[in-house]
Amino acid sequence: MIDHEVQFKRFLQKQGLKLTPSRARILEAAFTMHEHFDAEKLHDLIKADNVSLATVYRTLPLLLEAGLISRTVRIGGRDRFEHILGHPRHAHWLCENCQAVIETDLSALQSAITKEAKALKFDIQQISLNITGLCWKCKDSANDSQ
Amino acid sequence: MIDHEVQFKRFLQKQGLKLTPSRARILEAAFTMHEHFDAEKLHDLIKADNVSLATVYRTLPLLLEAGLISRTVRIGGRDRFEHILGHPRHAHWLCENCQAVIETDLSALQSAITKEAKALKFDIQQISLNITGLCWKCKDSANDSQ
DNA sequence: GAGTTTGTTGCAAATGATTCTCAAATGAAA
DNA sequence: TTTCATTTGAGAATCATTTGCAACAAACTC
Ligand SMILES: [Mn+2]
Ligand SMILES: [Mn+2]
Ligand SMILES: [Zn+2]
Ligand SMILES: [Zn+2]
Repeated sequence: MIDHEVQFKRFLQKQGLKLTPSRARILEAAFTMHEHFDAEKLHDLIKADNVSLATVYRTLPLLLEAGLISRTVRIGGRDRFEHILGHPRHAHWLCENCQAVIETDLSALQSAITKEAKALKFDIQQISLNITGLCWKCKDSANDSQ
Repeated sequence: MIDHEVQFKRFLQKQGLKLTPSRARILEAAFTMHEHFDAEKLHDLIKADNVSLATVYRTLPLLLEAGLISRTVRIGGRDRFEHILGHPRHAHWLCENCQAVIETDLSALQSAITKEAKALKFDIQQISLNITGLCWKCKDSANDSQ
């Protein structure tokens, strides 16, 4: 069994839940995908295996709680996610114009955040640093059209 | 005319739009409110003046673009906002359990972010640092119930 | 000023992501 | 095998947000 599957099973058992075929398939798909994904995109990948979209929506919160995926950016009214295990934390820069998503390292900020968390006695589950604006391409074309 | 009204008017004119009574009323309400608000909460405040919820929804993106408000945390499927002018940037810590929102200073991180933006040639509109987890109250009660 | 263009608004209807209902299926345990 | 809680697919329901539209209004044009 793969690393993330072990972790998910352990999490589920702790809650009295089972690692069912559907849940295993959803987990696998989430880790197959190496880009951001939303519920529907993930479902597209596995609907051939008779896994319903409802179950995808039911499983996503479990994966979040288990710390296996994180919510990244909300685009077009849809929540997007990415898998975490083995990926360092990063910030998301979202271009309002072309909707490009750029990722940068977060480790520089992490220590400052952890320190603050200690002071607040806050138990961190997810850190999300999102910066919106215009990417260099769109900033330039904005200048051109003026 | 108040500071934020001048700024909004200037922004609108630049886009060939007008500072109408409805828009002015919405802006005013956004700056009257000294907590986070969602579209409906803002509308409650001004519906007596015959401003429709649709117009609130139409105006919110304008205020965002004008840099007068920012999107903060999404709770219960609703987007929340806060006014910006005169308020220093801050991070939002959201308790998953009691949904409390704690705010902390962001200025320590700001310089690191600005520096990164320069490197990326990214034109920043909004910075949003959201941290989810358990506040100290809920962390404690989780221990109790075990 | 009358007519024209362009942006605005309230209202009601539409949209669409997410959640819920429910009856059938599954599965661990006894 | 019987039991009993959990899970699931399918479809219906929910509900924040968006949109179409007809009436308005201010700004121009002549
Ligand atoms: Mn990412
Ligand atoms: Mn705030
Ligand atoms: Zn761009
Ligand atoms: Zn709490």
